[in-house]
Amino acid sequence: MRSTASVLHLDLDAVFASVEQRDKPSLRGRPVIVGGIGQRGVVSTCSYEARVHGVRSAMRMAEARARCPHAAFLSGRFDAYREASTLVMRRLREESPLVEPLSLDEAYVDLAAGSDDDLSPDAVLERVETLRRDITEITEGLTASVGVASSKLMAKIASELRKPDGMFVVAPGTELALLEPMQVRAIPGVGPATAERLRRIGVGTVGELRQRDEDELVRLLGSASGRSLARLARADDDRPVVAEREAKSISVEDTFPDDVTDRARLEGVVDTMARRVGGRLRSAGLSGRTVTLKIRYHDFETHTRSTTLAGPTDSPTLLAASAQGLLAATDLSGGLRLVGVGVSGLADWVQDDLFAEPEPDPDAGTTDEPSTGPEPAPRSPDPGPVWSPGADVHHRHHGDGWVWGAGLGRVTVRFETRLTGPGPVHTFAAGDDALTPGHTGPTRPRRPDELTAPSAAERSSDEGLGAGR
DNA sequence: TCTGGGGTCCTAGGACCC
DNA sequence: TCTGGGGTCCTAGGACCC
Repeated sequence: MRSTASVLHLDLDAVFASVEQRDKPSLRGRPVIVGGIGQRGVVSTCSYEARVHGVRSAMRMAEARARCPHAAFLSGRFDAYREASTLVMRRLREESPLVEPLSLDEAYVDLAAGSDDDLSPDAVLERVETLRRDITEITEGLTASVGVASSKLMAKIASELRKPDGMFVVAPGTELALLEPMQVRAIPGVGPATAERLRRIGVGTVGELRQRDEDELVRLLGSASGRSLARLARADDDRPVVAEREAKSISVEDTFPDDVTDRARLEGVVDTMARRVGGRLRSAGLSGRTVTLKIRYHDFETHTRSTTLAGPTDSPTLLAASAQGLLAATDLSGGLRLVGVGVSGLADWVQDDLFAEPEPDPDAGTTDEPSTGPEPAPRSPDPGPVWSPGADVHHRHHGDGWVWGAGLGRVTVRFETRLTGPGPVHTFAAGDDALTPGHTGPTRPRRPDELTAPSAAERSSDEGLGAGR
């Protein structure tokens, strides 16, 4: 916690709905609800006119329709929202070089970063007034709520208190008095589950929370949450504003209008999703190691399965093959309402020496990628991998070792390779027990029986590359 | 009429290593 | 020689946020 109110939190008011009202004058003054329009849709954002009728974010669309039948229901134009967001973030960066966007409509700004500006309450107040006016002007009508305080916690709470279209500068020294009577849910990070646990031990307000010692909260909520909550209840928050936060995962998911049991159809969906994730990785210049398949059954029970590859990849084909392998091991009885594909373990480099393009396409003709088919590799000097039609595993010579891309599910994998330089062509076929996803080895490709039982000497020499894990 | 999609962070258990 | 302790990686799930 600082001695000056120099952490600013800005929140654009109901951006999605506001952009729609701005662009379509007929919607002004009317309830506008943006979200999933289908049977299983939920409300993403709604205008304040709709909130009067009890419509809320994350509410089922059917319920929103029942509460507010005369509203305009829209599915959203994300490019327009992003454009508005970009203008706002640009304006915030004029305020300070240290801007931390949290989403399209929210950001922290460190007013104390690298400037010798006047941070007295009066000066800050004036600055924020100008900022809010400018934002409305450059976005042609959007409004923002702003809180400024000595910490992220208090700045966020302050902007929340003055929504919509307001501002609040919390004078340093008054934080505890402001916090004391509030419900614990006002603290960002305290959701329904945590609030219920606290309620059961007789804690409803932040003041009551502050009476409890840290050890008790740690026992109740775990180490990280307990410790952080004990501090936040005392307005003790020194989290810095961080400008550049790197993405940790990229994912795509979809809820079907009706539950799906047809495996072939799911395979098609998963393939498309994995390729879309790969495309997003690629355009972001990223690659990832862990592929996750997410499924949700008809009864909303949700599971994830993941596999970690030997090295990061951005290859749509490899991602699709990995996700497909995970799907193959999944029970579909009862039907799925959702599937999703994600990648984590992101690196900002691409291991193209391992998985270089062009790639053969095992699903030639059924995908959106141009199919070149397996290319016969030149014999020397380094022929690279040779693919068999239908291969589910790929590998490349890398340094002193061989890296296997993926060994998947119950399918029989068939692959062939040539050793570097002139030499015989080795062809192998193997079942799933012969290869594990991401298998790495420092030696030549081995026959299936060798792969399943590497010698002790081999195992120890494999250490550096993590073979056989 | 049951409950979106894109994320982040945390926890816990098991494998494995030293 | 019946049993350790720490650290890391991986997988799965849960809470939470906008």
